[in-house]
Amino acid sequence: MVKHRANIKDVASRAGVHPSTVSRVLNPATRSMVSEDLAAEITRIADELGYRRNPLASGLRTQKSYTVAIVIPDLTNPVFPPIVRGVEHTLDAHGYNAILADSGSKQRSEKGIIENMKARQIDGLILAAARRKDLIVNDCIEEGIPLVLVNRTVDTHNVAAVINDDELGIELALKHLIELGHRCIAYIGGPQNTSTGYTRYQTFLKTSKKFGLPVDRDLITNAKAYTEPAGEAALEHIMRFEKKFTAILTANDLLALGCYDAMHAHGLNCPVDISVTGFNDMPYVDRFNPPLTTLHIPLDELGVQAALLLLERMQNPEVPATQLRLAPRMVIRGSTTSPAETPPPNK
Amino acid sequence: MVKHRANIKDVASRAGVHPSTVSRVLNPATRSMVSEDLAAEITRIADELGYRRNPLASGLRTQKSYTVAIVIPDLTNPVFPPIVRGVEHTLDAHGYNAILADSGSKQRSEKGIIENMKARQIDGLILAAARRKDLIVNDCIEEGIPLVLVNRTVDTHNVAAVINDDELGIELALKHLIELGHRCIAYIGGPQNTSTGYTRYQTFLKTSKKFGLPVDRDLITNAKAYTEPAGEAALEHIMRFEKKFTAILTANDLLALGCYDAMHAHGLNCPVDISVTGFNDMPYVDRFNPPLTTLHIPLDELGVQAALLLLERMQNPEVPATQLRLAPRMVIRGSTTSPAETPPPNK
DNA sequence: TAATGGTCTGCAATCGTTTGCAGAGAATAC
DNA sequence: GTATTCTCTGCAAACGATTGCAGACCATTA
Repeated sequence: MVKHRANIKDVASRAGVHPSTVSRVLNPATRSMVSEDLAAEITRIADELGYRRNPLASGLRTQKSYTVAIVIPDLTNPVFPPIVRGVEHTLDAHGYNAILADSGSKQRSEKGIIENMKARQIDGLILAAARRKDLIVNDCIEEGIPLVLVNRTVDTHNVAAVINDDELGIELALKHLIELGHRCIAYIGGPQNTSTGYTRYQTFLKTSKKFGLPVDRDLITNAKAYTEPAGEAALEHIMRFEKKFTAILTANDLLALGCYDAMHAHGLNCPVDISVTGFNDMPYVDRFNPPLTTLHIPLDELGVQAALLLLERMQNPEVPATQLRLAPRMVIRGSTTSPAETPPPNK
Repeated sequence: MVKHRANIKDVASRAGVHPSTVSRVLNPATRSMVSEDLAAEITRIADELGYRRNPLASGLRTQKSYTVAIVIPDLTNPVFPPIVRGVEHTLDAHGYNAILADSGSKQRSEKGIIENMKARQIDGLILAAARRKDLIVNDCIEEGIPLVLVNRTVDTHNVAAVINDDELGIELALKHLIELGHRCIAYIGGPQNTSTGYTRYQTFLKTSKKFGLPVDRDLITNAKAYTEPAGEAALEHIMRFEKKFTAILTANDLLALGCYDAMHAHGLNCPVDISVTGFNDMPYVDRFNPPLTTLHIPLDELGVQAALLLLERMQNPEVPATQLRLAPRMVIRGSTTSPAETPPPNK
């Protein structure tokens, strides 16, 4: 006594018409081909039977799955959940489902992901952590899979993306530190194969000059990854030069956390000995010790906009790719203060 | 010049056999029906052409989609990402994809989620935040959709679940506080319509008695939700009775965080004035101020086991549902210490 | 009245797999 | 030598939807 889920044939026979007529009625694009009252009648019957289109069958025929993939390197990085949530909600509201693909920690190559996408007739892709030259991106373009980058972008400029205004962010952070009275500011950036790592680094150099700050290469380094250990290692590296500095501008909250670790290991206090700024304002950095001064990025909104952009591109793959840039906002907390009178920060 | 993705017919004609033969070879269960060398030859050709089975077509025929849904209430709650990641990796390794359904914050009813599942031929469901009497659970059982609960379970005992050993957890926490010398211990629990909220509460009462502690109802309350504001409100509530207590045992890290807030508002120091324990050991609680003493739950492992259990149940829906219970581990950090000599904790 | 055009609906092929059934051929039994 | 069994492969019908084409019907025009 299995309750058979109503299919298009059931609806058709109940309405005394051919399945194709039902199909046309239920598809907004072809609904006008069927006469008004018959269409109404069919809709009624479909409702009555609780008919839902079978996406597998439909997808098989039309090469569409109403499914998009969202690729992230590591869900446990607190930056991503808000983005994913924004994406998922928006897609859901438009009848799409999101399948999650964790690229980073899994062995399967990017090629494997793309293969899976194609096999599953994925309609589009949201990529949350592209590198500046990313294979997935090329693959997608070659295969004609609609693609939107979020959070990071790539060097080539013909791909849609929703990103943060990194230049504004670095400028805000630097200005904040300068206003507090800092002059010797170290910089810990991110991997140079990411757009954020690259742009933030370049902007730090440029803006330092603009503000007339001394630029000491020994106080500037780029971490190998956006992780706490990498941040810790980076600060250890800088400290080895025994140069004076009173603040560190980091390109990422996790790097800032790593700085906390290194400072702790050296018996230094933040912010008394050294001020630290982060980037991203990931959840709970306000609860850290000390609460992190950082740049707030509207992560949810990033996700929402990326989803909207993707929906648009899936409708209309031909329109030129647009890049959307959202403005960050400085959030001042306990990790920054004016430099101490007695300046030697290295012990 | 569209590069046509190789399908089963291409492989068949290249091998000079019928598509059905190819299908049999490529399906482990039927592979033995085909002679050894022909099978080998076909496999070779399939590889050569880069053939991948089309899951839509396959699913249409077999009523399987190789897709499971994972339903969580809020991805930004740090407890869930590790679970989701564990699930996703495990499923992926077995050829399944995970679609994400955020149940909590979205308007769509649970009924709507189930509808979507059925329409999409979802093979199974992992539910990360069931309430003790949950509609989705009943729906799934009625519809015969394989289901595994993770993190929380339901009152009826015939449903598969992977959960934490809450009784052990509460006992460990209580023992820890007692060993530090605490005798007057407040309890802030979770919503009673969740299995964790209910079990932890009951266990706290039972274990207090067992250890010969005085049980003062004024020091015991259950928060309305597992959130910081709810935790803060709960502690405010308890403080209104102006009873003496030197420690708070909470049923959740976020509740513990809420306690930090309330204590801060009252000028109380943790752990000097009051010790606090959490539950879950969510990411980054070790960075809080003070670092939270809490119960570590292997969240990743919870996800992995849930996925494995689901895979098993999808293979074999008839086997009786098993409940897997993972042991938590006490992680002692900075939020607990021995009670002060001068005990008045309320100011 | 016949021809033309327009509107609507049905027919049947198709998407890529899977699988019950049948048949071909070889091997074994009598 | 025929009957029986066994092993292997092909045939064709599904799964549930979509869509180009054709044809039925009605209305309009010459």
